[in-house]
Parts: sequence; C-alpha cells; structure tokens
Amino acid sequence: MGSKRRQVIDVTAVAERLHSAAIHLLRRVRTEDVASGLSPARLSALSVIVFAGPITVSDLAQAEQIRPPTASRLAKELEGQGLLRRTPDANDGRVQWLRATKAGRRLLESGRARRVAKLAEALGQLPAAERRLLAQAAGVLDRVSRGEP
Amino acid sequence: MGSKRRQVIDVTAVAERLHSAAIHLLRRVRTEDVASGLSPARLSALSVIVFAGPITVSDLAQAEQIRPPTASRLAKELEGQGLLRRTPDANDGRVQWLRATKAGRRLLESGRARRVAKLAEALGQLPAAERRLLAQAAGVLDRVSRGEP
DNA sequence: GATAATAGTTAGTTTGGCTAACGAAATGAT
DNA sequence: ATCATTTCGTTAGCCAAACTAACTATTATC
Repeated sequence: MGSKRRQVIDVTAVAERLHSAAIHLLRRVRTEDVASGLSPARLSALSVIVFAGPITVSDLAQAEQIRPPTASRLAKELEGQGLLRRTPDANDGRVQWLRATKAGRRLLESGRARRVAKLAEALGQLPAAERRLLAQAAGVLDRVSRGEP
Repeated sequence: MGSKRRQVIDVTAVAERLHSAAIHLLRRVRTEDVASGLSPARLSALSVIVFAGPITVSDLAQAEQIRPPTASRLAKELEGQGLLRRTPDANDGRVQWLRATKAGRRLLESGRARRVAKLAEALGQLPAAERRLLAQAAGVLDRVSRGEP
C-alpha cells in the first residue's frame, strides 16, 4: 500500500522542520547569554549540573559530549567561581559529586528566564490558534526530544 | 481580569518546554556529526553558506554570531577543503561572495540527512495522534523560531 | 595479592573564539 | 576634485576550550 510510504515521507518532513526550528530557536535566544557573564561552555556545563545534578565528572562529560579532561577543567573553573561545589563519594574514593551552589542555580535560572522571556514574547505575537497548537505540542516535543517513551 | 494573566503564564510555560525541547533535540542529533569529518564550527558555517548563500563574509559572521575575522578564517579553511568558493562582487570591490561547491552541498546534505533520520526515527515511534500534532505544529514552530511574521 | 578496569587529573597540542590594527574600496562633505 | 569617514575583509597576536596521551589513586576481578 501507499499509506506506509506516505507516512515515512511525512515523518521525515516533520523532522526536517523541527530540526530547523530547533537550530533557529536556540540561535535567537542565545543572544541573551552574554548578560550572564559566563562563557557558553561554562554556562552549558552549569546547566547540566543544575538540572541533572548532583552528577559525576564522567557523567557530565557524557551529557555534554566532551572528554573527561575538559569536564574536569570546567568543573574546576565553575568551582573557582563559587557556582558549584564538589563532594567526594562516600563509598568510592575515586568519584567526585558535582552540585550547583545557590549562586550557581540563581545565575543559571536568571539566564534561562531571559531566554524563555525572549521566546515567550515571540509566542505572544502569534494568532491564538497557533499559540494553542504550540501549547499542545510543546509537551510531546519535549518528551520526544529527550528520548523518553 | 484573570484571563490576561493566565495567558501570560501559559506562554511562558510553553516557551520553557520548547526551549528545553530544542536543547535536547539538538544535543541528540549532534552525535551524528562526527561522521561528517568536519569540526562543529566549520559544519555550522557551511550550513549557513549552503542555506543562506551566496553570502558575504560579514553576513556570515552576523548569521553565526561570530566576529568578521573568525568568519574570514572559517571561510578560508572551508575554501581550502574545497567546500566553498569565493567570487568578488561585480560592483563593490571590497565584498567577497561565498557559495558552497557541489562537494560542500553534498557533505552538508548527507550530514543533515543523518540528523533528520535520527529524529524521524524517534517520531516514528510516537502514537499516531501525537505524530499528527507535531506535524501540524512543526511549520508554525519553524516560522516563529526564525522570527518571521 | 597480582592484574585489570575505572575516575579523575595533569601535560601538551590544536582549534576556534576575540580585539586591535591595517589596506583597499566606497561614500560624503566641502 | 580632494580629503575625511565609513565599510569590508584580512592579518597578527592573544586567550579560552577542545582534544589525546599519560599518569595517580582507587576499586574490582581472578
């Protein structure tokens, strides 16, 4: 039947639009990040630590798709800025747990709020029907983007 | 009335989910990029040149949110790899037009196809209703992400 | 207990950003 | 018409952020 084939084509077309949208969306909101005073690399690492932390250096590297030495260095720098603290694991003397300090969480949250506000402003200018459509789709998209079932 | 306020809250919540989705989506598909053999910076620049090109060095810098010297260097490197060629402007002796070669377009397109395929695979596993929802929303999201009316 | 594997760091290199300063071309004012 | 200003791109030189290779310390395995 043709229906199977049509469906495959559609999914690819949707994937293309979502991919393009993600690129342009982040490119736009990224302009707000200078206000944080943190470099992109540190900001991104801090984000993982805040949302996925407490986390080990290795897992930070994996999440950020960087090598352990780079993660180690970033952690040291963020620690030096008082944005995270490390605590040794109780059972395994090799692992270091990284967790954001209050200052780290505050700094990240304010930056994220600026990004979101910029995006929200754009959404606010949409016709109501499109806004509703995106509201419905946002949850699904967030789930599938994380690779959740 | 409460309705205005409710709406604002909703838009922010939607923006948060879309922002999160975009981050995780790109983080996932990015893993495919090693296969291209190009560094992230070059790949991203090439992408702009393919899709927004022919383009000048200045405009490339603006699109990529980098400084002209960095754009100039990236262009030189991509040219050296045979992925773009530059042609002087007919009327303005200062400007250089950058356009992708066939090899550049092919390389970028295969990489993009890998990314999109990975995303499409995830979409294919969604229930039909959610897939339809995303199909409807994708176009709107792409538009708003680019800042178009 | 010797050996292998794992977590993190150190050392050294490469890549990719930046600013400052420049030459060449275009634009504008007098 | 000429001189000053602006714009486009590049060069030079610097710093941040990535990598690999190699190391230490610890844990796991045989």
